[in-house]
Amino acid sequence: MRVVADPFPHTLRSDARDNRERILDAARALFSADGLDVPMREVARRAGVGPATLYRRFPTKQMLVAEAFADQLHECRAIVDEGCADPDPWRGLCLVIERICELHARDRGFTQAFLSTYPGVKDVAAGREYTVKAVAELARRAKEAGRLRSDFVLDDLILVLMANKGIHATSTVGQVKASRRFAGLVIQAFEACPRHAPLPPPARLTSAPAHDLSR
Amino acid sequence: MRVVADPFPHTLRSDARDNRERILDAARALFSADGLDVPMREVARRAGVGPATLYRRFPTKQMLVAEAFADQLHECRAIVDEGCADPDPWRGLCLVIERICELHARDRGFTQAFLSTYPGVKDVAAGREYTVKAVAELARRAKEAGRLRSDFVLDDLILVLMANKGIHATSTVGQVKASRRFAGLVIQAFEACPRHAPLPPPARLTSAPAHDLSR
DNA sequence: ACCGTAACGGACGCCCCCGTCCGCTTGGGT
DNA sequence: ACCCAAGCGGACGGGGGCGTCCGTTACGGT
Repeated sequence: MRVVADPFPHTLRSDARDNRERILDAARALFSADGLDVPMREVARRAGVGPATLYRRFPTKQMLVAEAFADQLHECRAIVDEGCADPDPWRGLCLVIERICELHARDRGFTQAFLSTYPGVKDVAAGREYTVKAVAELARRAKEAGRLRSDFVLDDLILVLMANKGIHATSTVGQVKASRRFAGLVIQAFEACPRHAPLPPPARLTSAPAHDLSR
Repeated sequence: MRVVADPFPHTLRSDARDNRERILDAARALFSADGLDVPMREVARRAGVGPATLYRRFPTKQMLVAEAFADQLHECRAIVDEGCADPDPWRGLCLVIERICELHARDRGFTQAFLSTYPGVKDVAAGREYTVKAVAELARRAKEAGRLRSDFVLDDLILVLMANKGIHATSTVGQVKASRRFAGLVIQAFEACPRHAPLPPPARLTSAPAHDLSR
């Protein structure tokens, strides 16, 4: 098995480049709708190519996943950047939570990829690192402004992401609606409020053996 | 394939009854730890019986699941009953949320069974019905007492349960800690508070007729 | 102690997924 | 127009889960 993804898509023959795109389109569609557990062959079928072609271009599922979710990863960064740019850090944080939840609600596969530390998908891992770091800073500012409860920890955000992943509806629109409601609830739980009793102790989730948080 | 579960375990021969118990023990252990996706053969292996014996006693996975989770279902009812018996409906509701979340955190398989409407597992379905109805009444009283926010909907509880299912940690203790933290957050989001902004619209998650809490 | 039968479990055939090989097709440079 | 290598996809062997059949074992009533 080749272990390095084809680094030069532009040197491919025209038909090969076409197929590569069709494969990525199929992968995006299937991963988004059904999650990452879709068989490779299903992707190939949908793309209208043979299994060998798929494996030639993307020797491992991880490579296909990484490539397929480049867009979402970019969008993810954009959301975080936008949130960080907001002069009101609390409003920025709320926006990030809402948008990220919606992003994950729309795209089942991305959630799995984002949370799973799919071994070897360094792009996704790096994207998550970036996101986490940026949000940490945002949270710090929101706390300083007195809008975010002081006993909030970053792991709570992971908690929320994982929880959001657990929400399933029959349709995408239902899913988004549910996620939106959920995000609304969570945000109000995060908001500093004198009436709030202290929370149970925070849970450590990030130090996990990094293999699979997704299932 | 036989379609009816052996209704007379007490008429079984002694060795068969033993095996039946060993199968159920194995199923409980595996389902709790790893969820319902454990292969039937794995259960058989763990129970120290052949696959045929397992299938003879439990022709379908649903039957095995239903039987294996009878305990948890009972505990579930007990929790709900205890919550309903509390003179303070809000405290009762909090207790139910906390305990149910913990129950589900300890037992992965039960969560799946409880939420999945595993086709044909009528016992579990009935248990869920009972739970939902009882909690609905509890929520109505908590709202009346002014402690539960007025825009709370029963589907929010399903939402929370599904969300709780999404939370995963590497160890059972970590899992329970995380769920506890999560339940704490959720409860504070549910509590009536003048500072709270209205939530996004509720999401319809159950196909069942909407139990009307509005009154 | 004996024997009929309930109960057992190894082995089978089926299906689906995986990753690879190899003979055929086709793009694109000359 | 020709050619050949890049590219293709059908087909293969391996592995694992599924549900069932049937020859063997051992319970328990007499």
